[in-house]
Amino acid sequence: MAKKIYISNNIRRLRFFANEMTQQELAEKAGASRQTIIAIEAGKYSPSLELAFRIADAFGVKIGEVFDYEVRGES
Amino acid sequence: MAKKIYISNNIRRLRFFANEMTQQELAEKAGASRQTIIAIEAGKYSPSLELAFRIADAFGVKIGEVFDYEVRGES
DNA sequence: CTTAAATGTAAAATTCACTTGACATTTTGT
DNA sequence: ACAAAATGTCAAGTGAATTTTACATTTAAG
Repeated sequence: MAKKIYISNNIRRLRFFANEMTQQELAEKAGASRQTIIAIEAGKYSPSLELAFRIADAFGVKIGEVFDYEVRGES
Repeated sequence: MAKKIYISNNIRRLRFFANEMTQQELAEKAGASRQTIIAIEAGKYSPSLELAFRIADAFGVKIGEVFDYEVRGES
């Protein structure tokens, strides 16, 4: 049984607490395009592990503080 | 300046401590193919964030206990 | 030694993260 | 109201992660 996972993120919140860091700024700090940040923040898709680490690094927090996951459906 | 990241993992160790869990078993628990596990464990590429979470979940640990990252080169 | 299980490697195909570019909408400041 | 900045959306293209299949090598057990 596939054990599907749902990933959510706190990017909006973290940007807010980081002195309202702009998506553009975050994109530059994390080394990604602005569109990528928008899509991830909006939950359209989840990033690669590498980009996830770079985003966490941009905020100076651990990866678990940026992304949460939830397991639904079980064996 | 690009801020490159290097990702490493503890999958071998975790499999060992998890009663020598087989790559096949881990693949099934994490919902991935055996080859994917082999490639990730060997560091050939890093997984998606989703698979990273599923692997951590298979071991019952946090994602940071499976994958480490290191920042090299800086501004 | 022989067999089976576990691990590794390689190639082709598919999916999806990510980029670039361009334009639309919303928000903020003056 | 106007301009500028921030945010959002769409589409096409590239590249990397993942799968499938198939075979080779190593390890463990009888």
